[in-house]
Amino acid sequence: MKRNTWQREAVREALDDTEGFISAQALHGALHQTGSPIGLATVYRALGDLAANGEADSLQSPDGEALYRACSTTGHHHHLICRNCGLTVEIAADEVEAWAKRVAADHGFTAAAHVVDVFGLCANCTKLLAAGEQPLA
Amino acid sequence: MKRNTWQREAVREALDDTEGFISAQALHGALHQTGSPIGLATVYRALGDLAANGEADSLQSPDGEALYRACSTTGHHHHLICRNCGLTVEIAADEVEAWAKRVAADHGFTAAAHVVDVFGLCANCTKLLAAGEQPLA
DNA sequence: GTGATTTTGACAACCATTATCAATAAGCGT
DNA sequence: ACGCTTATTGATAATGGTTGTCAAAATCAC
Repeated sequence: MKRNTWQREAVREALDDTEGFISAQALHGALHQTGSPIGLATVYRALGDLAANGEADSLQSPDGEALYRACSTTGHHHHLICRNCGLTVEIAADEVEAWAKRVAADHGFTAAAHVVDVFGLCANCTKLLAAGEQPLA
Repeated sequence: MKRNTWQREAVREALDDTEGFISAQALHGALHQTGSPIGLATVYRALGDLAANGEADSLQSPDGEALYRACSTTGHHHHLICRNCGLTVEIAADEVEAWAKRVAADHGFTAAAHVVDVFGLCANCTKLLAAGEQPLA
C-alpha cells in the first residue's frame, strides 16, 4: 500500500517550486535550508517514485548527475541551463521540434521524443569566471 | 607537448573495432582480453582525449555510465536512437547547432554545449510493435 | 645517448546513488 | 480513539563509475 508522508509531499512541492532541472542533492540541500530535516535517501526515493509515476522528468547532465524537473502539464519546452549556478531558462523550440520530427521521419522512426537541452555559462557566471578560468566545452 | 604512445593508439583502435557504444570499463576489459596490460586510468584518459578531440562521441547512459563511440564523421553531430532495439543513427544537425548557439547567445550564455538526442522507434520496431503495443513517451 | 617532461598505472580519493535495517509512523480494522 | 500491521524513513555503509595522486617508466628533442 502507498502511504502519504509529509516528506513525499515536501519533495513534490520543492520540485514544483523549482524552475527547470535540479539534482537530487541540490533538492535535498534546498529542503534542508528551509528547515526540513528530510533525509537524503528519502529525497532520492521520492524523486525516483515521481519519475516512475510520470510526475517528474529526469535526464542525465553531462557530468553524469541525474537531474529532475517537475513534469509541467503546460506543454513541451526545453531548457538553457547554467552549469555553474544552475540558472535555468525555459526556451521555446518550435524550430527544433520540427527538425526532430523531420529527422525521425526521414529515417523511418516513429513515436519520436527528444532530449534537447543546452548547457552553458550564464552572463553572470561568465563574468565571474572570466578572471582566469577556462571552461572546457 | 603531446606524445604518441601505444596505449592511446590501442584505445583508438579498440574503439574503432567496436560496433556502437561501449563504456570505458568495458573497453578496458576488452583490451585486457587481447592481452594488453593497459591501465584503467589510461583508458579513461585516452577516451576523454578522443572525445575532446572530436574523434569519439560520448553520451550518458540512463544508468549514468559514460558511453563512447568512434566517430565516423569527425565533426559534431547527434544521434537518433531506437528505444526498443538500440539502433543508433548519426545525424548531422547544423540547423540545431545554429539554433543552440543563437538561443545561448540571446540569453547571454557562453561556452554553450548541448544535449540533443532523438529517441524513437525505428521502422522495424514500429512494425513489430504495431501489433497492439503502446510506447510510453 | 642524454635529459627534460609527459605519460603511465596501481591505488586512493571522490561523488552520486543504492542498499541495509532498526526505529518510526501511516492507515486499516476494530 | 487504539492498537496492529507494515510501508517508510533516515543514518550509515556499501557500491560503482570516474578522477586525482605520484613515483616509475617511456617519449621526444637535441
